Amino acid sequence: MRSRGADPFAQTRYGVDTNAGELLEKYDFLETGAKAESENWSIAGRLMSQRPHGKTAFADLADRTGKLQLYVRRDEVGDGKFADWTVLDIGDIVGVHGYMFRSQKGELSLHVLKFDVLAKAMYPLPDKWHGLTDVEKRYRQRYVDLIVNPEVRDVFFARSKILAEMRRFIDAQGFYEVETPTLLHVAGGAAARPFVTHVNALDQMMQLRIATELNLKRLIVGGFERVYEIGRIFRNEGIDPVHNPEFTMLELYAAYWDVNDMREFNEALIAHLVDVVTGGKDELQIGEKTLSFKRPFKRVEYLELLREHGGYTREQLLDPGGAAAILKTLGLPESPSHAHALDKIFERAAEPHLHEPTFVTGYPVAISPLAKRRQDDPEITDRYELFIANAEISNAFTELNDPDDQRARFEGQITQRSAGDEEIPEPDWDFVRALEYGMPPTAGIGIGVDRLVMLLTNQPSIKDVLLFPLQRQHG
RNA sequence: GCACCGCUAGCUCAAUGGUAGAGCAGUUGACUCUUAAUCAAUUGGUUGUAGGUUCGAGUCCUACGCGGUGCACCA
Repeated sequence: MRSRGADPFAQTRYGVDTNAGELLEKYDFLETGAKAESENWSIAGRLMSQRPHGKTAFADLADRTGKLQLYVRRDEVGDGKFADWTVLDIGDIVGVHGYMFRSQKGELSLHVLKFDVLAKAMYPLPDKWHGLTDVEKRYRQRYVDLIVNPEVRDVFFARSKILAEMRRFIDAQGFYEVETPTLLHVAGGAAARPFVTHVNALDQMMQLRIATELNLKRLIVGGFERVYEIGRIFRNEGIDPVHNPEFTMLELYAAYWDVNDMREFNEALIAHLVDVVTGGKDELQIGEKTLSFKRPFKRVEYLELLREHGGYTREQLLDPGGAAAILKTLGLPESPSHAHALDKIFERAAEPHLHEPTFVTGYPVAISPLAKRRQDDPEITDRYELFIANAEISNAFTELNDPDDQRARFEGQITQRSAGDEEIPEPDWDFVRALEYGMPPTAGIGIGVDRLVMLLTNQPSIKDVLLFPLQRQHG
């Protein structure tokens, strides 16, 4: 094009007054062969295919709302402009102006009277029939994936809508959204290995957060009462279809609620999102199975679940030695801590059975260092996890607000940490001090947003709900 | 980190150890309602990288790189 004396990047704007989706809807009434010549429209998008036909040409234009067929005639745009049109490549960005009609084969199309080249594509697009299927290239060059695979784009549009709907639902109940630091001196609030970095200005090592929990509870102490953060969390661990080193978590805290209030809220939120995503249904298609989200969801006590699947008793499980013995019978490797052992046992024995949405309630204190004990059963906390399709979707509990108990549990963690469990964080003593100023009774919840989006969009891999999933650097 | 599988043209894929190919895209030409447009012609390659075996390697062997899947770890 430049060799013909034209600059394909000269245009700085294009006056678009509609889009493909709107036009298709608006002119659906046109009968085959009918024209709506009195109304002209301008739209812009990417050229997805060309079907030149001598002195006329058909083409497909794609914008964010869909695809519209274009029809260009030499006798209307002029010889020179028609020649310009025929040298356009698939992938070029064009703006077109014309009127709607329905072609003789019955497709609603735009009859182009004028057009402008807005940007040139230097690379050809992947095979129009097979598309881009190379998984690696799809992730590394997501922009190409998004151009060629509309269903991929739809997943991310859906993710955007799900996030917006979550915020709307939460905001409607008077919660404040906040942003707390990603760089922390001590990354706490969860069991995970942190990323470590260095801050030049302070000449200090810092860690990327592994949870937002402790800072959000500081805000509860500070009087926020209802607060949440939807933020990026970093855990320096494996990459697989359900794990990415950085992921998005919703954490939400409500003063004066207990775990039961939170369960109600959680159930309502999930049911609402399913309703929105499915357009009014209460079930989701997950792979080959259909999952019902009719309220109330199933509920089962943690200890009962493990007695049912495996026959393990409370005494065995709550005793570190007993839990270690169970691990052995399951053929699992020795765990560095009681907490770790319980997680492994649960994962192996119970998780495969948790297909329908199920609240598992009453987790042992040993694996719940930040949750409040039950008044009538101090070895068990008022905590639940929600499982859907064998995956943990949320984790919630009545927050521990007794600073002495919190200090004691942190001290216990120091022992576990020195015993070799690298995922146990260093205690955050300022958090204990915050509790000493008085934290109201509070319930909190964490929801893995990526996994929830996977569920709601029926995607089997976390990489398919992350626009730019982490990939190894190419050599 | 371990195991298995994959890597060939821009894309999707072929090729018993014996001259590296097809379709699409690209380029040139024909065509005034096509839609995977059609028809004719045509360009396109360090077969992931580096070694090795062999008269001869896309093919067999070794190492490495990247990806996928599974396992381990984690949510």
